[in-house]
Amino acid sequence: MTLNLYNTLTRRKAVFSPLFPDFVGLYTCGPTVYNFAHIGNLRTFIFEDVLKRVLTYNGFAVKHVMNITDVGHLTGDRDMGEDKLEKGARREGKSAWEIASFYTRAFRQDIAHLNIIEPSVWCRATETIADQIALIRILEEKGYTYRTRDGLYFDTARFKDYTKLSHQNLEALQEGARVERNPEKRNMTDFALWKFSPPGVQRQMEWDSPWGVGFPGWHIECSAMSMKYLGDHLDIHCGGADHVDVHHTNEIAQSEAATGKPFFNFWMHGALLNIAGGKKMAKSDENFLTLETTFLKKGINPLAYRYAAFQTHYRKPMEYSEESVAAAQNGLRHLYNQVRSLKTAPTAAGGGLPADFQAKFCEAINDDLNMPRVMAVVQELLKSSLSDAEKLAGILDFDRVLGLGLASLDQDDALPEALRKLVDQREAARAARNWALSDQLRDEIQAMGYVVQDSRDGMQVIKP
RNA sequence: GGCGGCAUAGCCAAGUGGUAAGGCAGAGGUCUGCAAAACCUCCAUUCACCAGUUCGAAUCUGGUUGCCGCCUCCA
Repeated sequence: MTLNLYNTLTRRKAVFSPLFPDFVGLYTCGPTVYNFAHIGNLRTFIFEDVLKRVLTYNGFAVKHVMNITDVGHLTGDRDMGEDKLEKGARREGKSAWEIASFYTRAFRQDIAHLNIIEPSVWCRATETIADQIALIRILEEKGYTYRTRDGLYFDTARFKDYTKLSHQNLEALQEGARVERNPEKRNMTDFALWKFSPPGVQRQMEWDSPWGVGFPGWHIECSAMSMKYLGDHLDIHCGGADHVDVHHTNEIAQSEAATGKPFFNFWMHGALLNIAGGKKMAKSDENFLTLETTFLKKGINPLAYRYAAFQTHYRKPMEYSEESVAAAQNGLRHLYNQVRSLKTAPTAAGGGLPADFQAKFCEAINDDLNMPRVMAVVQELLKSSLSDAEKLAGILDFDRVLGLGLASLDQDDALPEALRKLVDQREAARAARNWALSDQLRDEIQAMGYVVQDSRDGMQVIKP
């Protein structure tokens, strides 16, 4: 079975084969930690998690590197404006370093809530400054750089395939249509490799360099870190679709200029999340919804968001609304109930994997991670005439990719002591056909946040 | 202005030449002391619109309309 993935470089699906047999080097652009991640950001991380799980399911060993951008992103014009970390620090009255560490922790909690597997390597931009400087020196020696009053820039005119990822028509781009121009740049697409600290300003985050005190441009970190941990020529690089035209285009330019080798073979991009009304969610637009405000605070299982993300293919914009959350929440609860009853079925043990459904499942995941189709296969499996044992074996196997926590779905064995007592009392009341008492106990149990489900095989108490 | 993408039932959405997956919501039913859960059945003669190609089109071509993204930071 071959794995087909869509490659932004070629704009088509192609059979994926790694540079080394059975091993995949995966680099995914991580968060900029000056604020919480919003659920649009998290959609991309869910997509990347699915990719990693699918690679693993296909038998590849995956080395996954994710960066934490804790310096260097500017608020204004490309390479002009204010550093977001420093701005966030002023907003919250903390140091830039405190801001970075606080939001890094918050991000790791978010991905844990979404059952996203942590990368093999986390790396911080601020911990790899020396590597970034070394890479810039190579570019300087090879003559790709020039100096302006505010920094050291990469001359994109000297890199021949600059638009190979974005496929843009450079003549037609309109610099200054929306923002102020930087008159010292030779080409409008040129970007900063190193920015000088503004004269007379002591930044919280600044380093010495061969060109002067300052901080790295925001593209160089990904090149330096991916090469440091994965080598010069790598397999898959992922990120959000909004990175195609600028960030990833510049990464390719500077990396390939430095090494003379192709950078990554596959570039994959997750489409953005739109909030109802069709607008994208943007961190800089203060309109963002976080996992905390949208799910956790309302008592909604955050995995409902993971489930929701599976309803839309990763390359299509996803519509987000209260209604779609409710749909996902109901869908997930339904799935959990089905899996619970499979687990408690007397015939649940010892089932083999249903080969035909597994084949359909593989076909769907290996067709460019077609999760909507995977979810249809799941439903077909549950509705099929297979035995409970086979259904359970199948769905638990699929959950290696789904990551919806189906294996750890337990019934009432972990109930608090007080609850256990109520449940036993209610069982006794029902046996005595004392319906009034039984119903009253059911209300008390529900008040504790649990749901009682009577069935022929006995009562089940679950936490919804 | 340039480049790119999208338009499928009340909502979300798969499907890229062979006659519309799946989920949510909704309707009816089975089971049950009741409820919940589960299960069964039903729910687009039709894929934004108009032409064209084809034996055959949601799927290909041309045009129209609408929406979105990138060209500022952004997942």
